This record gives sequence, structure tokens and C-alpha cells, in this order.
Amino acid sequence: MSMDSIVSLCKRRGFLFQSSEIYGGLQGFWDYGPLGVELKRNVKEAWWSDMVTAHDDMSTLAGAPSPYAMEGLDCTIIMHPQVWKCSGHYDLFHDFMVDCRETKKRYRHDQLNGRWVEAKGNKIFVTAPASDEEQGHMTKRALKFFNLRNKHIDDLKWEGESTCLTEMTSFEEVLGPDAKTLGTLTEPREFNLMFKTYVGALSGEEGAAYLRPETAQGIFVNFKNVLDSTRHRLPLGIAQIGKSFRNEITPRNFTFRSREFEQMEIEFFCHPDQSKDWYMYWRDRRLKWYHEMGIDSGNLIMREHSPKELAHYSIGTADIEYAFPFMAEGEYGELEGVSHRGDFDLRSHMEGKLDEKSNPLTLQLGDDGKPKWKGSGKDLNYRDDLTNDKYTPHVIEPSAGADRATLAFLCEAYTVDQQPDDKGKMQERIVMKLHPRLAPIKAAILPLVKKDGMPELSKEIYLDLKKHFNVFYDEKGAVGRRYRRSDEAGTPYCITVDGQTLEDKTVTIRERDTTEQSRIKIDECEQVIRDRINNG
RNA sequence: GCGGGUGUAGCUCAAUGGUAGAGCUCCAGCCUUCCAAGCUGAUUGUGAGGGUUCGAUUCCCUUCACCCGCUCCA
Repeated sequence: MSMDSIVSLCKRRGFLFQSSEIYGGLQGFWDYGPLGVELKRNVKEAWWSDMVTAHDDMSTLAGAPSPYAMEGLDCTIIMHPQVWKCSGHYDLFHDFMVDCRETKKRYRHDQLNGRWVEAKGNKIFVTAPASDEEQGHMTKRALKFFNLRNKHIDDLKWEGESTCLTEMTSFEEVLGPDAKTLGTLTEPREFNLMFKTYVGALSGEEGAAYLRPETAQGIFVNFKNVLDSTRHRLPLGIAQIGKSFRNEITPRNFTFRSREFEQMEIEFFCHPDQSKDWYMYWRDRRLKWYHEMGIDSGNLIMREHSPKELAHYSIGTADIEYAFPFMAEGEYGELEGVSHRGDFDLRSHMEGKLDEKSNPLTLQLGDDGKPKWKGSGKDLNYRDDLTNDKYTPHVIEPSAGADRATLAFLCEAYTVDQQPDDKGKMQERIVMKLHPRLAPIKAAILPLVKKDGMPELSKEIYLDLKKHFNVFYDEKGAVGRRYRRSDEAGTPYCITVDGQTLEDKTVTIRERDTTEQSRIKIDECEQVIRDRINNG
């Protein structure tokens, strides 16, 4: 199954369109069409319901150390600029890049290493991407530059140790990692991955603000507000769904990497001693959720980050990844990251930006020896009024992409099978096998033929069911064609009014995946559909 | 950002320096009593901008988007 056919169906049936398509589109931005908006709403509502409103806060759930409370939140997209300085995004998302004028390649300024080397009376600073093999690369580059053969390797006079390019003030004697001539690297230039805007009428730097690159920070800065207004004890999870923005350098792969996207995030606050157990709980709970929503376990993996990838303060991070059709065989794309964040975020918003490379965490200092970014100074610690224990909660963060999940559900649902036509000959059928909870339209109401009062009765049933579900009425063309149309939209049930309906007030209900039909009373339709959706 | 490829109807794809065509879909009508049937009819298109030319969808330039590889990936 190819991504092209999925993209084509999305366009054809109105799941996804390119943003601003009539003007040629805009890279990294996508619109949801009539079916897409329902699908994505259902994804978000399923998540919100399962994680927040329908959460059982009285019982100890399987794998959980104790019962826990869940609350929701909806924060602004533009927040105080200091939020992003203390969160680390301001520094992190301000990568400095250098371009090579000769090869047109671009490198992260801080990820190039180099070393002085002399030969034939010339001294140059030869660079290579920082890695274990960088000395090998540098040697090759130097030999080539000085036009020396391998056997003359000893003519190279190395000076000093390998150092980062950021240590260099001038690039005149620098040989770029892929360049043939010296001094082709440009000055380091800022690459802002956060969208910048201006608050207020003046567009001076005092009014500079950023569109949030993640929803999580809104939860951290409101942690105390939520605690104070709800009287919950820890452990407590706070959930938020909302748009985030990242100025990706290379948006690619349909909606997978978009510049405007929607996140579904939980910040789960707990006692430090229990944080590992809660981390394990959330990993498993979130993986299970995707299974429950119909993603085949074979296409889904949990990838634990290696200790090398982890921030020092973190016990663990696990990505839930899906085998998207656009990925290479055996490769997966991230749907959700579940990370143990320790007390990094709350402390950073209290004390000032902490140095994530430090262990134990210490305040990050600027060149002047003062805190690099000042925190709020507000007390975000938690005091357990039963034990009088006061501590900074640790945080587990299950952070999911709503658009990525929606895309994964679309990919997973896309199925081509064989079904007989009216002459019994097998024909190819495209069917979107979406979980009934996620399906944009729950049922199609179809008169078998457009006469004998069938349309009238069908419309009555349609209007009645419409009060409860998103249903669709279709009387155009042969019924087989209408079944196929609803299959392609992922509609799980078709209610058909036929000759018998007029006699005994029964209709047929057809299952999308099997095309099997059974006969039920008109009065039972609502309950039958409801039961099947919930047990789907 | 670099290299390569592709942009023609809603979809899949033809063709051409001189009025752009097919299949499917969609729409209207007829016919149809359960899985894309049939008949009749209708709508719709060269990504955008510029250049060459009597004339450009075709040739050239720029740009935008998508795909593949590299790079990046919080």
C-alpha cells in the first residue's frame, strides 16, 4: 500500500487538503476537509474522554501505583516570552547555522569540529561533523586539500586538539567539511524554529513574543492555579489539547511534520519516589490506547531511548512509533513521546532556567556569572497536607501529536479487498476500516430504491438518528454504489430501507468490514448503533 | 538547505509550437428491490509569473508545491 493512494483518497473524499491550495499551497500547512475534521475531532474526543472526563479516579487502574485525578486546561498560544526562556526552547530553538558558499550545504555551528593542520608551508583549520570518526575525515580532507598521497600522511603537522567551530572567530583559514577551497563558510546565522510575532501596536523588540512550540509549558505555569482551584492531592494529571507551531526547516511526509500542528499532552505530577512507577504506567497505558483505537500491534512499537539520548535528569523516555507507509521498511515515525521529566520544568519556572546537562540540576549561568534566565520566583512546590511532606513534584509527560495520530489511523484504516459486484464477479474495493468511535460518519441511511415511499421513510429515520450521531442520507444511484461510497468514507454501518420495511418496520444494518447484513427494528437503530460503536 | 524527479479535469493518465483527449468519479434524467450494472445528457483542466514567438500547455528563465535521496528532526 502506497502513501500516494492514501493522499489521493484524502483529497478525493475530503479528509485532507493542502492549505491555500488555490494559491499553490504552503509548505508544512494542511487543512482538514469535511470528513477529516470529523475524524480528527473524534480522535481528540476519544483521547480527552479516555484520559480525562471518563477517567476512573476512584480505582487503582491496572499497572498504576494508586488512583489519580485528571483535569483539563486550555491555555493561550502566545505566552509571556520568559516562559520559553526558562523552558529552554528559546535557546534550543535558536540554532546557529553556517552555510557553505561553495557546496551550498548547511551545518549546525555547534556540531562542526576542526583542528589546525600544517603542510607545504600552509596552515589551515580543517573541519568535519563532530563524531567518533572526525579525525579520519579531517585527515582525508587535509590530504586532499594539500594534494598529498596517503603515504605522505606524515607530512601533515597537526596542532592542538579537535575543537568546536564555535571557538573560531574568523573563518578565513577554515576548510568547510565538504569544500575544496578555504573560507567558504558564512558567518553563523540564527535559525529560529519558533514563530515570532509582536504583541501590541509597536513592532519593537520589547513586544516580541512567540507562538508556542508545545502546549506543555502552559500546564507547568498553571500548575499551582489548577491545584488551588480543584483541591486535588497528588498524583494529578493535567491535560491539554491545542495548536503548536514550529518553523520546521524541512516539512515532509504529508501532515507528519507540519509547521502548525495540534498536540494532546498530559503533564502528570507525582511524588519523586513514585515517578518511575508512574512512568512505566503511562508508557503502557498510552501504547494500549492506540491498540484500543484499532492500530494493529504489528505496526506499532515502543522505542525506549538509550541512556545516551536521555537528558541527565530523566529516568526514561519512550517513543510510541508507527510504521507509516512513507517510512523505509523497518523504520517508524513518532506518534507520541512519553518522558520522565523529573522536576526540571517546575524548578526552572521557580528558580530560573536550569542547565539540563547538569546532574544534579543546577541553575544555568550566563557569561556574566548571573542566572542566564530568571525564573518566576513563585513557589511551585507541593505540600501534602496529610503527611506535611513538601516537595517539588516530578513530572511524567505523555505528549501526543493529534495530526500524527489522525494520519496513523488513516494509514491503518486504508484497506483494499475484493467484493462481488451485482453479477458475482469479484471487484476491488477500497474501504477505510476506521474504528467506529473514530469514523467521521457513523451510519448511512439508504432507501433501497428511490420509490414506493422508501425515501420518505428513510428521511424520517435519518432525521431521527441525526439527533444522536453524525449520519448521512444517500438516495443517488444503485445501492451497491452507495455502499462502496460509504465504505471509502469509513462509515461503519449502513441502514437500508427496503420493501419489507414498509410492511414490518424493520431495516437492514450492514457492517462495513464484512458487508454482512442483519435485520433490526427501526426503533432499535439508535441503541444498536450506539452499542456497536462502543464495543467496536 | 543541497541533488534528482514531477506538476494537464475531482481521481488515474494521454497528446501537442496552431481549437487539449480517455477511463473512472461527480451531476441531471430514465431504468433499477441489496453491493461501483445499463441508457441518455451535462459540467470541469495545462500550479503561478515572466520571456522567446504571429501563436506557448509544449522551448527558456524565475517562483511555488509535491515525491525520492542527503541534511535536519525539539
